[in-house]
Amino acid sequence: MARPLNEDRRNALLIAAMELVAENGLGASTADIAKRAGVPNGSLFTYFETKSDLLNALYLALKQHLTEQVLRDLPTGDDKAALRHLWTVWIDWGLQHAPRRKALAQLSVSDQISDVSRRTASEFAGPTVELVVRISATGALRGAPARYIGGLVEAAVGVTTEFISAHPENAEAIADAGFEALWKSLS
Amino acid sequence: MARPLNEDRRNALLIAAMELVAENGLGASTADIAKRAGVPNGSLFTYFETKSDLLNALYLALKQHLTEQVLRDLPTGDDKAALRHLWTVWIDWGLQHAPRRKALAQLSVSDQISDVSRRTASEFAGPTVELVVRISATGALRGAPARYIGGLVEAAVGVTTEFISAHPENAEAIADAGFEALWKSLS
Amino acid sequence: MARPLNEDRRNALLIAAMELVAENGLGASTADIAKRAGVPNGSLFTYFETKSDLLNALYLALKQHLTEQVLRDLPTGDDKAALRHLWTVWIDWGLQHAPRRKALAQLSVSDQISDVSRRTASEFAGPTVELVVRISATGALRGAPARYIGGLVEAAVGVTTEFISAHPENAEAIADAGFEALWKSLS
Amino acid sequence: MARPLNEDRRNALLIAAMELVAENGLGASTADIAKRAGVPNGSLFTYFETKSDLLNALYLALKQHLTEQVLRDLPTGDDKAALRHLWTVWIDWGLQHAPRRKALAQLSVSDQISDVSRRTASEFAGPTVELVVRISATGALRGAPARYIGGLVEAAVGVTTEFISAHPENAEAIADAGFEALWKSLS
DNA sequence: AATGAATGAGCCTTCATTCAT
DNA sequence: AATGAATGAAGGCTCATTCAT
Repeated sequence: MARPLNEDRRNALLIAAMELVAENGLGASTADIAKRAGVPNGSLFTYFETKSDLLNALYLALKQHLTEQVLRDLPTGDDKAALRHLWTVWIDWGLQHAPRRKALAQLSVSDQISDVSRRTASEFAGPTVELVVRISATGALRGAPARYIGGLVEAAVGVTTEFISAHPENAEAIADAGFEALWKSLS
Repeated sequence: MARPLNEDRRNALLIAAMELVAENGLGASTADIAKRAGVPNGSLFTYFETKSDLLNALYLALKQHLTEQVLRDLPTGDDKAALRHLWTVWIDWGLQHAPRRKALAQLSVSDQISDVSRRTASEFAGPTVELVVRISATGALRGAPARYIGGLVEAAVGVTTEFISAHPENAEAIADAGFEALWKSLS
Repeated sequence: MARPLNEDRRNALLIAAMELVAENGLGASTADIAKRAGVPNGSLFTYFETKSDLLNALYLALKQHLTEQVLRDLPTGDDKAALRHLWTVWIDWGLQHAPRRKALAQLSVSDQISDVSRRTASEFAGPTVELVVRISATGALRGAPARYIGGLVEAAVGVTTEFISAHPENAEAIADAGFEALWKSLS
Repeated sequence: MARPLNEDRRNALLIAAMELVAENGLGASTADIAKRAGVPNGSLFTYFETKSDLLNALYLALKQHLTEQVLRDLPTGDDKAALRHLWTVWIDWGLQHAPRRKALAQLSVSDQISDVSRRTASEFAGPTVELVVRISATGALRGAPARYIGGLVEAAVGVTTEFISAHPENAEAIADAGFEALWKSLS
């Protein structure tokens, strides 16, 4: 087994990177990440060959964490209910894990994240894409590329989460209205 | 009077910054920016006190450039036609000015851009926000905050522009479908 | 008359330099000095060819100011009374003009002050040196170089002023004791 | 264990800093210090977090070096002999180690040296302060604060060393006269 | 494998002085 | 003479990565 001896350290590094990226952006130094993880700075590079590798691994870990939440208990049969579930859980994930959300936002726009990583991540989300494509099949976006539709949904979730996070007063109403708008745009 | 500040140089610096931010992200060095602008490195700081000031000025300049295009010839009377115009011109701006679009995307997510800058920029876009709010007045988003609705529209434009830029084959069809989806979500 | 047109500006620059040197040391920038003086930065160099010239002029101005105070009303006839007057007035000058004292202390140890300036300044103080030499004529320091004796007195004043400034509680007692010690060491 | 910190390098940096500070004042650049020490510029900061830390460490090292010399073989029993020993050794230290003396003089007046450093250094010199306080117990300075008396002695040594260094002709006579003056002022 | 010191290019900014206006 | 923009060489410090131990 080629797995590195100490998986805990790897995780500690990913968590430290997530926090520091959320706080300070991608400029967070490897030395600071290692220190926050309680790991010697040189050891970071036995777990991740380069800083870029660490960032890509973090991106994938965050996407996976998010996708797991969203896909768990995704209703089948009723597409509107399923979309509503996806919408709600996705937004909640962002609200409950602000550092994860912020780090993911930073990483998503970064040019450090490779196409491979992006493609891998979007494969995690396969079932959700299938869902929105199916919903769109008779709407304005029928025939549009799945990645485009997926991108629109992701963007709508992102804007909604940011907004609720900044103005939590009417969280419920915003989330409801946003969902209805999304549903109308797709179906 | 002594030598007056040279506006051409200021513009050259903004343009150089725009290009390098588009190419390399916000990590673009002030030395490189100055060199690309054909200006001595120290002189950058006679035009912008700090790198952050330069970035904020660039953000505002890009937003203003974009807004001018979008607002020029905005139809009045027919809201759907107006939204269509906004949609088309905005996307075209992004396609025709890829460096500007990329730089603006980087800046928009950066924590270097102050709230003041963001607010100032959103004032530029006042009329477009009024438009989308008016359109939304009877739809799912009726009553939602203007900034939220504006954010959704901006995000949809962004995703569409990115997608078309990466897959120009069906530009027309994508733009049309995206517009219809947007219209349905708002109205 | 070759005197520069505006003597007020020259003085404003000297005062600004004094304050900033007292606050920040010799690293005070010419631009800051000019700004504090309410003078355009380039104009500083029409009054003083170099920063070093400004510093030397400041040194001389401070020494002159100090010497004027000390020599005014210096008693004649009774050497001990004269030394006591010198001691008291000199210390008071330092206490009442803390910025001047601090600036002068910085300048005195600086390698920016030329030998010419130092010699000129010590000529101002001629009468006081004569006094301490006369007092020393029969003491342990009889025959010692005047500049050495002067240096000892100046150092004692400096230490005493610093100490009282930092611990004003027993100003009187310290000044008295210091004077007696000085008197004993010389006479 | 990884490579241990190399004490020789640390010393080389301190020595280089001492020389350059003696020659050029506190403006000596970290790059020049590192170069003179034969160390890469970045490595300076693995030994001293900031330039200020380096300067404080240098101050302490010089004070310690001086104190060691002065305290070695300090006579006990005869206070006048002890003071004479202190006086002579202290002056000799300054004459034989001109760069150290000059660097220490620069550092002593600098605002870069923290109160902690100053206090630590004055603890090194505890026994000498006890000596001068004991000597003063029945003189003009009886009851004066130890730090004030110590300051007076230090200033007298400094002036004397400077003077002899600049005029070595009558070194012996000056030192003798200065000592007698000091003894009279204290006892 | 683990450690943490070592590296040196690069970063943003400052500054005394000059000079076009 | 007066102004203040222009200059470019430093300055102190950071950092991803390497490598001696």
